[in-house]
Amino acid sequence: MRVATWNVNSLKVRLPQVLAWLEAQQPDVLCLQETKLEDAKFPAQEIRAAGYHVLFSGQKTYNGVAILSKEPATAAQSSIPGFDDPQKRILAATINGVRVVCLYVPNGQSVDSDKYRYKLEWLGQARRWLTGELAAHERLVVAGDFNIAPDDRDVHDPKAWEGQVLCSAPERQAFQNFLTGGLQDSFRLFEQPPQSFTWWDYRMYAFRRKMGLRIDHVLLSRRLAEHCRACSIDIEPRKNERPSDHAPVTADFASD
DNA sequence: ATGGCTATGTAGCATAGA
Repeated sequence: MRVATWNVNSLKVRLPQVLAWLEAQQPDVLCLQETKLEDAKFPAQEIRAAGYHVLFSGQKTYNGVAILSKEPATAAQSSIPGFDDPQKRILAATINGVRVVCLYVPNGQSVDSDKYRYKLEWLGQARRWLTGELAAHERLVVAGDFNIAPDDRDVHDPKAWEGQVLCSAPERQAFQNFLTGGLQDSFRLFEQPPQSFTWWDYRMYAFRRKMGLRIDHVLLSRRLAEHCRACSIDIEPRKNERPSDHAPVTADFASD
């Protein structure tokens, strides 16, 4: 089973690129973030025509998540129980016996902002919820834009980013809490090229200068990590005209 | 170099992303 995640930064703009990528890569599941579309405007027909089932939870202008899958999805859930959050950042469903959680973690803006405090609160709520999901589902994937670079290997210039949002110690601790809670970072199960990133700023030719961060992740429960065959970042879509600033990440594992 | 670029909502800029 191949499960991918991609922050598309507007599905309206990126739909042709998403359809082309699905056609070329044929993932079993694709988790999308930052669709930026109300549900009434979600391009479900176009995605179904491409051979995928689709679930979505969106809002006007900001946020919005979706799960595309070759097989039908059941037991869909679009919020963290017990956490009243008007922002559409969560979608979970069961596909082929695998519980798939699509996350769009708040950006946090800067470490001294209210948005940063919201980010840490959100991460704590997600961790509490996922602890229960792990107990209920031996086969669990948590894929999405975490907006956290887990350590200095995931940062083009660790000195410049030290203590900044996406790299601060409390955020990295929150990421580690997911791992100690029973999830594994599929990307780090394998030898990877240095300077592997999933996001590059649109400005200052950051992509061509390889000035990026690895902030999009596919985490696996122990059962799935044991059967994981590969995890890779596809930087090709970042070379497109009008690209998303994020690249897709795909994990491949045996799900039985 | 505290800028740079992209997208949305909405009609000239404000907000947000990371």
